[in-house]
Amino acid sequence: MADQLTPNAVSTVFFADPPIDASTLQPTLQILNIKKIQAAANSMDRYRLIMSDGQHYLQAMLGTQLNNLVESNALTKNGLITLTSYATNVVQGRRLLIILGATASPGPAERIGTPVNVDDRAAATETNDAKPNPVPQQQQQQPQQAAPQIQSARTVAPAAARGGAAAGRGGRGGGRAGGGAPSGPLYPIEGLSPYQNKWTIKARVAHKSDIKHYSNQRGEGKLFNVTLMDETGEIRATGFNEAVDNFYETLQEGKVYFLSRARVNIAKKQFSNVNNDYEIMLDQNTEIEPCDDESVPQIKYNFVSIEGLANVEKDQTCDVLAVVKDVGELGQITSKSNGRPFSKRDITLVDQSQWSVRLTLWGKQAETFTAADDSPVIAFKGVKVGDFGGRSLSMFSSSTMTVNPDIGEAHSLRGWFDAEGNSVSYQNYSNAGGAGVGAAVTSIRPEEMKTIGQIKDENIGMSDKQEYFSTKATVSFIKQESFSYPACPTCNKKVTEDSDGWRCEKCDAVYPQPVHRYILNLSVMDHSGHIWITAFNEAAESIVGKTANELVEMKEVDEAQSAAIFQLALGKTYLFQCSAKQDSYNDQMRIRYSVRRAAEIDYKTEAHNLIKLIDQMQI
DNA sequence: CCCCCCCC
Repeated sequence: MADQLTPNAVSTVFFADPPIDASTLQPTLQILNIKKIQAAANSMDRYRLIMSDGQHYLQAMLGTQLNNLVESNALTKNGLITLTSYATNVVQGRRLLIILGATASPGPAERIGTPVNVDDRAAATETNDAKPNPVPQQQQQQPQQAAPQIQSARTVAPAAARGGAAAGRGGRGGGRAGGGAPSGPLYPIEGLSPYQNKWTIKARVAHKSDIKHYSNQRGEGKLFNVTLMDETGEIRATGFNEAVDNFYETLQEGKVYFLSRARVNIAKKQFSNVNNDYEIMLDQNTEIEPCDDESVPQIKYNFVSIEGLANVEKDQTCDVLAVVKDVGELGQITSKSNGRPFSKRDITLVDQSQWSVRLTLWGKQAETFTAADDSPVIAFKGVKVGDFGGRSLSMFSSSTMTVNPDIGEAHSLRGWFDAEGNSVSYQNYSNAGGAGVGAAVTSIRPEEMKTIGQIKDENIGMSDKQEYFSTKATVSFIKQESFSYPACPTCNKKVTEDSDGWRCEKCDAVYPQPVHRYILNLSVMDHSGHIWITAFNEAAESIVGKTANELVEMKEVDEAQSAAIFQLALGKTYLFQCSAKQDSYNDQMRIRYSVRRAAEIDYKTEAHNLIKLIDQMQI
């Protein structure tokens, strides 16, 4: 078993000077331990691995992009790992390995050999957290002292990237004769921490904010933020005052830069959606140089379909690729929190899920958004999911909006929309407000649709709490004997007639006339069976086509006429949105089905849904 | 050193 491990790999990687990377050695090691690092709010989990070559062990941080290897149990204690991409950093005077790429393979049941810690200094601080008290490290990292020891952390991915980096940095150096000390080795963003001050990152500006002016007790100022990204992660950088003057124009969204000599601080996670425990502060020493190398990754999207927004929690952020179907008017609202006015504009987005959703733009973006006629495809990154009317979207200041992005999904969405999306009728998250996803019949999710046979077979309503379902069914019978009750005009409770008029116990009032409200019992059926359901006032009105008041009066005057009205209501098919609940009746448990809404079938939408169901069938 | 992300 021991021969599966790469001999001496741990000390080779740990002590190599200059550092080596996966182009030199791709060691296979045994995992002795995997520990989840307590994640700060809003940040991803991190994993620390202890890995052995049979003689020595060392610890390493797993890049968050590899978290799934742990979470899927591909990497396990005693299992084997082959490092295909990695970098080393010095943190707190210790060499730390960051794993950027790895493959897993099964290992023995037991630890191989009796490996010892590769580094005594590491052993002495073994129990420390990965984020130690910064004070001693600051001391350890005195430039003169630390400079010779700082180990170059290289991103090891494409060779072209390294070549480009070297060329770019060489060029920068040449342009700065006598312009200060070298700014340190190229680091992956993931390797940045407050405990190093000599580093350079090569990163793409994923997002640049507007310049913000502020004024508080400390005085006035201005600032801007950028979100920087490379293949290992993202980080937010902020510049205040003179840094705005120095760098705001230089940094262009989408472009790649070398950045060095900036401070790295602990991020205040509650104020940022950027996935990093740290953030960069640009100051007067900061050096930023453009880089022509395009190998740093483009902004990565993780698109959620509009239909899929139903499964995204409120207040989460997500990425959406959609066609702008409609652009609303520019509006003005007043913030409840600070009384300040804000411009807003709602736009309607659609995609191939054949759902539509509203997205709100704010401020300048709302004022300048003019893509009205040509239904552009827009990629949104980091938009906030709200639950207004079921689901809604809202831009954060950190959200990005890229019109007609040059990515495959965008081209295929464009093609689909021009060919057929134009004429599709979209299911919309209803604007009814507050009732939640699926409140309106137009926004029933396919999984809520049941045949009557399914409602019975699946015992919908047999659980303790109320359940909801929707069904497409036809009215086959309506009970005419008692279809309504006399209700209080104020509170809708049942009223009783006495010598003074109609008395409401709840309101302790007497009214000359009640308002009749429906409790309509009807039998509905489809190909799989029939059930009795109860429709209350509004739903019943839409089925009968008359108010209960009208029908009560009609029945008193001419029962044949009211019977004819009921007759007309038979044989019609609706999309019923129902609730089901247990109920005891004469000591017998039964399920009562109530109609929350009955909507006429929109055959166009219905046809699309059926096609979708057919597509899902495994033939 | 900002830090609001708003309204129906």
